[in-house]
Amino acid sequence: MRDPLPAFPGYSLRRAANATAGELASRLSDIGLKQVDASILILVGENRDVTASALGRQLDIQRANMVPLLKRLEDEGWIFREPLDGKSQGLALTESGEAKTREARDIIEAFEAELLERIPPEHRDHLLPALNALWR
Amino acid sequence: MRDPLPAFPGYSLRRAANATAGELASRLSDIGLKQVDASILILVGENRDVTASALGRQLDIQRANMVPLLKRLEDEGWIFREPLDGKSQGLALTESGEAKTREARDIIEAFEAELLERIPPEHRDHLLPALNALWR
DNA sequence: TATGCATTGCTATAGACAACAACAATCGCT
DNA sequence: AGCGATTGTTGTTGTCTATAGCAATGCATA
Repeated sequence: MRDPLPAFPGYSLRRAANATAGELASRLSDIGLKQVDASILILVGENRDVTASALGRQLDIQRANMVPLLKRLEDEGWIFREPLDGKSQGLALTESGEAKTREARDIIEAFEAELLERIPPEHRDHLLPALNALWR
Repeated sequence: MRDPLPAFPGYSLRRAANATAGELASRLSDIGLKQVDASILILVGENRDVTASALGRQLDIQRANMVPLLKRLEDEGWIFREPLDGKSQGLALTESGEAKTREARDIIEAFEAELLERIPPEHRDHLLPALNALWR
């Protein structure tokens, strides 16, 4: 079939993102995580007492939609909340959450390394800066 | 906030794809199209009498989910179906569909050009080959 | 030519996700 | 003390995708 679409960077971007996201999702599901879960765990691990709102801003997830996500991570015993004042609550990893986060990091880092290996060496180092120019 | 995530190509890939897809979606909505619609119109335009199944395979959309998509394009008067045999039906653009497709192409091509311009020149030409190495 | 398997188009359903509006409580600034 | 902004939350909606199933047809081959 004639298909001019892959010549469009925007289209290839979407397809590549879908394909790789699918792969990563499959690997993370082995340890019971979705990609969002892993992102949240990593951010909470690096930023003790971050608030749900701040997390949402960083990840471009609306406040309202953070609720079920955090509830699940809390129910699993990976994060807990501690009141910062009468209104805000800080998030932090439990011990089991820290272990889970390390697992997730291992999976992700292995995956990222594989991704880069698929790219011909002459293009490899340009991907990240090019991508970051598109959204940051 | 400390955020190690943008250092992961896979994460940046997803974020860049979301950001750019959102922008393109907004522009395409000006002419009443979603991105899938535009993809389908372009493919049908390049491949007269392509079947719904073949389209789905090319775009990674399941047969069942093509139905409402194509129904809408047909209801809008942009595509029509002609029986190829007793079972398969070929898709083709109407005249108004061809006009709509040209509009979509103009928007997409302008958008893609802008995307590339955002990327520092030394990285620009590496994006497409790097992306295509990830999913094709 | 007849049989069996694959394919096509479609219906119906369920789950995941994101957007949106609204609300009470609280914070922080003036 | 008052007021606008922020936080966490509920509830709802629409969109998208996966899945299973079905009747009809095509295709290959025995």
